[in-house]
Amino acid sequence: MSERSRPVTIADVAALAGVSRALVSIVLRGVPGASPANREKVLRAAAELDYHPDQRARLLGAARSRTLGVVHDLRRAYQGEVVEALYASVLDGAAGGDGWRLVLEPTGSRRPEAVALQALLDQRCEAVVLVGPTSAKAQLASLAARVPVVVLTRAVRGLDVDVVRTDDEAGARLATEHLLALGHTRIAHLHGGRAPGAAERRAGYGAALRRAGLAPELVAGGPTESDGESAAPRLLRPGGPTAVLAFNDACAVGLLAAARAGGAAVPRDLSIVGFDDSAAAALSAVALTTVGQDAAALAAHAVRRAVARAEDPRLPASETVVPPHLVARRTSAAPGASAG
Amino acid sequence: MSERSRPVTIADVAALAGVSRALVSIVLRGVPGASPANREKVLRAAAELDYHPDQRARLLGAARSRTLGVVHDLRRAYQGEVVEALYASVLDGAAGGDGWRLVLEPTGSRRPEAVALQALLDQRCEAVVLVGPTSAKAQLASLAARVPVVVLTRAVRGLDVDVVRTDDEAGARLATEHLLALGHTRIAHLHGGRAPGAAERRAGYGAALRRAGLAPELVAGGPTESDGESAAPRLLRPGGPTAVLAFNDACAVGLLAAARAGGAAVPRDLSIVGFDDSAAAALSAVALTTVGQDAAALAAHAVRRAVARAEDPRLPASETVVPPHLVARRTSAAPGASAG
DNA sequence: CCTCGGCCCTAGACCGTTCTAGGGCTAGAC
DNA sequence: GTCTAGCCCTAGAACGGTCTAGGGCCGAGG
Repeated sequence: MSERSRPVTIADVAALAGVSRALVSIVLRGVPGASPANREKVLRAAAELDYHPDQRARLLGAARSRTLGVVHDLRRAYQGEVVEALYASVLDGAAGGDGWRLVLEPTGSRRPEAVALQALLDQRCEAVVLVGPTSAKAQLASLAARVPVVVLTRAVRGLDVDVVRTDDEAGARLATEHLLALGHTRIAHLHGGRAPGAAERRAGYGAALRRAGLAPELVAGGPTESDGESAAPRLLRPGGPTAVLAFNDACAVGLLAAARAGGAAVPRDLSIVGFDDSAAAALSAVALTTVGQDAAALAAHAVRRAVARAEDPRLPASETVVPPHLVARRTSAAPGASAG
Repeated sequence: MSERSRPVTIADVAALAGVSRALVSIVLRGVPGASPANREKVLRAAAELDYHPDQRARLLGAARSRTLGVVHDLRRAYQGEVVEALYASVLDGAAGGDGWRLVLEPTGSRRPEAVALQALLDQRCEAVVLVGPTSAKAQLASLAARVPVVVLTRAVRGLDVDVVRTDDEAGARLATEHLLALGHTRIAHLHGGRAPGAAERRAGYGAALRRAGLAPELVAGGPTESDGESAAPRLLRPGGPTAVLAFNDACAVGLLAAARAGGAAVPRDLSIVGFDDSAAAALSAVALTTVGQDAAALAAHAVRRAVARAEDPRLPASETVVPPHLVARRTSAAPGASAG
């Protein structure tokens, strides 16, 4: 490979354009203070040299970094979707995120959240967005004392931290009403125990059933596929429910697999509704009716809050709740019917 | 929220420890040149102030950044796994990546690869790792002229670019031999057309069948679920194949859904094998037999090559091929048998 | 006793930007 | 004709680190 040449600096551009470095900076940042003639000369010189400012120096010199730190878990595909939506929010500036950079610090099996958070602080982010954080409250609190924090898709109470999350209660109500509308009268909820959001989903399910004058049937499940699988015998009994709202998609998929393995037809013998609209739910071999979170809205609100509190740190923390929507696929139908 | 205080700088630590800034730098970087007594004093002062060096300044001042840029697609869950493995490689230093940082620049629907690449260059990375890049050859070539490039999970020929990829041919051979060992004699390949890796997989399939003295049956498929679904009628005909090797998991899942919808039992009437061992394949409701890529090995080789070529740019580019492995689940069995 | 080499340590340059303070010029107001 | 306001532009400091060059000190060798 040929010797790679020294990167072009602002001084090179200034020399070629015959102006000072400061003026180049003014022109390239697009701020007022340069004559049209010089603006033209600088832009031409920058283009000719293929100049791209060194981000390290730019951020060091600037008073503000306009950088949003993002922490997400590489193992959770849905968080990838949310992060993608964060980029979209910053790019189109709809949430006031115009001109802001995003810096990703992922977590994973070998990289705990604390490491990612410190890495963000070391980059002097002006605010951080945590997607589904798992840190203890005390850690979040100490982070919040240093930088504005927005927590996404997790309810956190009693901390000086912004929260943007899906309305789990409304989602569970929506799903339950969908099953009621299909004509089900025996609807069970395979609930998530103490998992985040589980209490809200139980409440939404209960409220919908109460309003319909029906008795709730709660069955202990959990957030994983095997939770769904192991609950199958308790649901697939004669005279059992004709429809189940599972805590989440993974749990629903586990139940679905166990039902099929046990010879039950879905949705004819049992309608199953999940929660999250994960990638798994959309697979043609699964086609799970589920409750979808609005990743774009979540991301837009997160960016809006993060930017707002970076601009004005005295702003109080707030909680934003985003309504979810039902995604009807092929695991729900009228009782006894074979198609949804 | 209370006023956030000015971040601690190296000068604060130096003042508290009663030494120069340079000595603090020496101690905290762990290089020789400080007496044990001063070392102790500096460490104590840094701990007391909770000092963490500003990465922007550190990278700007240092001669080398020891930073590896990573580009990946947020929408592809498997790439997340690979990136996680990259972090593991850098953390345990097994691949010579000790002391190297990783910087993520994701791509997505609103963020094309070119943007991510430029962002990495702007941070003056010493080398970049591209996970499944989609850029045109010319773009990769111009990138490779500026910085050492390692391409992961894609075959790229004729460029000064390192390639680390799974041995697709061996994987397809492995899968085909698995079906042969189960007793199948009519094995079709739902191939991927011109998709990356498709040619190699066809070759491996063909080689295994030839060695067994059987005739190959190639059916046109593709990389998506709907490719698999639409191919179903051509495969589920009377006297058709008893087993199918699909181009990838998505294609296999599509075929699986269509087969079930058409009343065929998998694996009794048709064994299906995928490729990639994606998250979808592992779902209990899918349980797809498939060919798994070794993300840890891919990542380790990528880091090793990236670091090596960053250290010595004259090193020629090379291609590393990592052997895959078969993951037997429940979509493959002997012809006519109902369990794998 | 003087010199030399090695170890510690520091002053100050440097990295590539942004930003502040101020200078020169022109035009309009008085 | 001066004063002033405003626009352009630049020199140089600043950001917070790293790195280079060199100074002080101490012990060993001549």
